[in-house]
Formats: sequence, structure tokens, C-alpha cells
Amino acid sequence: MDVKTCCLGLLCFRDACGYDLKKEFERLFKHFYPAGCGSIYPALANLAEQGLISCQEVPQDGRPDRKVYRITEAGRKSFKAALANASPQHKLRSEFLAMVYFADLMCPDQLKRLLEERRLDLLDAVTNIAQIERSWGPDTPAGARFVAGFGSAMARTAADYIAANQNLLLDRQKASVPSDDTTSGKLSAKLEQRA
Amino acid sequence: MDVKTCCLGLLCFRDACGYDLKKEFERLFKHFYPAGCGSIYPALANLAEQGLISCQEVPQDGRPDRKVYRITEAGRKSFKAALANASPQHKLRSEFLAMVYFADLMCPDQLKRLLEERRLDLLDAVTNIAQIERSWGPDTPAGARFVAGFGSAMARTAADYIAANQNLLLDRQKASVPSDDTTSGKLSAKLEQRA
DNA sequence: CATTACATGTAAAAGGTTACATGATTCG
DNA sequence: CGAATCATGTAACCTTTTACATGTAATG
Repeated sequence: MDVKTCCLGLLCFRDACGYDLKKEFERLFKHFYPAGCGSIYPALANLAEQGLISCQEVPQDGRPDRKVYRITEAGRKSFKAALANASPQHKLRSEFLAMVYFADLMCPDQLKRLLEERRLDLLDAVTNIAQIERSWGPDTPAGARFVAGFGSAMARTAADYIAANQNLLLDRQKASVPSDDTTSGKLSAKLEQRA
Repeated sequence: MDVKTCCLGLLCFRDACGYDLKKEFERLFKHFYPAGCGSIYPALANLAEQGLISCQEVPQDGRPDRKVYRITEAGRKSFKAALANASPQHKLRSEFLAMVYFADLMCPDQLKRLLEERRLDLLDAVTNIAQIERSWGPDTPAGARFVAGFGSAMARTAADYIAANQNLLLDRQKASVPSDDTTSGKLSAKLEQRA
């Protein structure tokens, strides 16, 4: 399941130009499957070449022609086959966690900033997803809702974990065991202030 | 913060050969920063070339010489500089979530299997991390404990989210809003059975 | 007897990221 | 007046992944 296949999938729902897809990738998809111009445009060109999507150029004034892509029957079939064969990987590459692993070798100030910035980023992600969810009508597919909720839950847990356990890294004298207390909810309180 | 830098960081703690590092990457690191032979061995060769690590070859019978690497002063300095400059990214690329986004286009059986397999994988990750934690002595760095706890909390939240919300995808008639109820704990009950 | 662990690596391919190139329009 | 939005794309670069290559010894 590469960017190309994701584009094909999005085109199953509605016609779109490359820019539209780019926006889609920058909205919800960025939380679990980021992609930029450099991946999307070549992907569309390739899909069109294979006959999986068709293209209609809409002239515009003051801008490049808008190339509106539409999935073909072959494309729809190909996407369903891809879905059936895809291996459902879930890969995390976190330089943040790698850095934290080496916390003992970092200066405390930097470490503190690192944790705080990440926590705020996570809270931003929650707010961002909530905003996306609010923009949805009743016709929004269940898959989108599920994925959004998933991302939101993950980000909240991560933010709470950092808040609850940063002392483990910051207070270097006492060694304690990480807390699992993500049930308190108190720690997400900042959420309401930011939302 | 690439694989090379991670290797350098691990060598700050103790001397190791490529194979040792590979095992380290396959233990805890796989949960947040996976790497294989193909990245590790060239990384070590490169670090040695730059004089950031030194190498002592230990002859063995029936195996290739064991190349034990030790960090140099330059290496230690270089790693701290790398830590100070690194951008703490946290990138997820989840084909699983991408597939689920397109749940409406999948056949229900496959979808159900997809969710169940992922849930079991997540539970395995929790068990796996718990095992690693149990193997640790009191001298284990706080960073490692923090990262392990983080991974465990994430995996548990993900597993619980899937259990609590799969009906959203599976029952196609009624559209409801995803539940945030990861506080119940009931859903992690299977954990004890598997541990 | 087959697989896993040990131990080293290479090399090609695949894939994505980053930066660049272009240019009008609209918003603050 | 500067920045963001709209709209397309290219190309070099960077990294990682995958598969291969080799071979012994212990484990089940």
C-alpha cells in the first residue's frame, strides 16, 4: 500500500485533481500516512498511464489547467485487489523516542523542552482531528471516523503518558517504575483550554 | 537521527559488535525505530571510517571474526552534538489505518480479520515489552524505561480502541460516533490470559 | 533433520523527502 | 506589501528495505 494506491483509493470516493489529494493528505492522512507533492503527482501520472484513472483538463485563467482525475472500472477493480493483498503494516519511526532513550546523555534543559514540545504537538494533533471531525456530515464513511478516533486516542494517550512520566527522566536521583495511569483524564485538561 | 546515530548512541552505553546491535534493534527498538542488517553494518563501517568508533577483531572458530566496536572520545562528542541538533520527529506510516480508512470498499470478512490480527499483534507487543522490562535490573537507564512504558501504553490504547470501535466498521447499518472509552480497562483483560 | 542462533557483509531496488521552478490571485 | 492559496510538476538525494551470499554449531 503505497502513496499511489492511496490516491487510487481516494479517487474511489470522488473525482479530484492532484492538489485536492495533496490537501487530503495534509488533513487527516498526515496523522498516519504522510505524503507530499513529490509523491502524489508522479503517482497520478503513473496511474493515468496504466489506465486506472482518466484525466480531464479543465482550463483556468491565471493558473495551470486543473487536471481532474476520475477512477476507471479497471482502477476500481485494481484498488480492491490491492486492498485484498496489502500487508497491514503499521510502522513507527520515532526520532523522538530514540532521543528519549538516550535521555541520560542529554542536558536536562533540552530534554525538558523536547518533552514539552512533543506534548504540545500531540495536543495540537488532538485539536486538529477534532476540528476535522466537526467538519464532517452524516455521510462520512465509517472508516474515516474510525481512523480519526484512533489518531485522537493515540495522541491523547501519548500526551498523558509524557505528562505522567516525565519526572522519571527529569528527576535523575530516584529511579521509579513508569506509571500506566492514563485513566486519570486530569492530564488532558489542557485540552479544553486549547480547543 | 538516523540508524548510524542510534548505533553510536548504543555504543555510548557498552561495546558491541554489529550482531549485538542488531539484536538490540530487534528487541525494544523495533517498537519505535526498526532497523536491519542492511542498515547497521554499513553504519558501523562508516562510523569506524570517521574515527567515531574503534574496532577490535576477536577471532572465533567456525564463525567470522567478531568485530567489537568501542566508541572514541570523538564519537562521544559527536553523538552529544547529534542529540542536541536532532529534530525530534515521530513519523507513523500505517498501511493498517490506510486500509481501514477504505473499510467501506473491503469485504467484511477480510476487514474483521484485519482488525483482529492487528489487535492480537498489539497485545503481543504489550507482552513482549513486559518481558523486556522484567529482564531489566535496577541499573537500567530511565530513558529505556520511559520508552518501554510509552510503547506499552500506546499498544494497549490501540488494542482497546479497536475492540471498542470495531462495531463501527462491522455493523454497516447504523452510523455512530467513535467511543473514547479507553478507561474501562475491561478490554485489556485478555492481556492476563496471554501473559 | 530442520531450524534457529551466531556472525559478517553487499548490492540493487524501491520509495519518499526536499528543494526547486513557475506564476497569478487573494487575504490580512 | 508579504504571505498564503491555487496548481502543476521535476530531479537529485537520501535512506531503508530486500534479497542475496557464506558457513558453523547448537537446539528441538
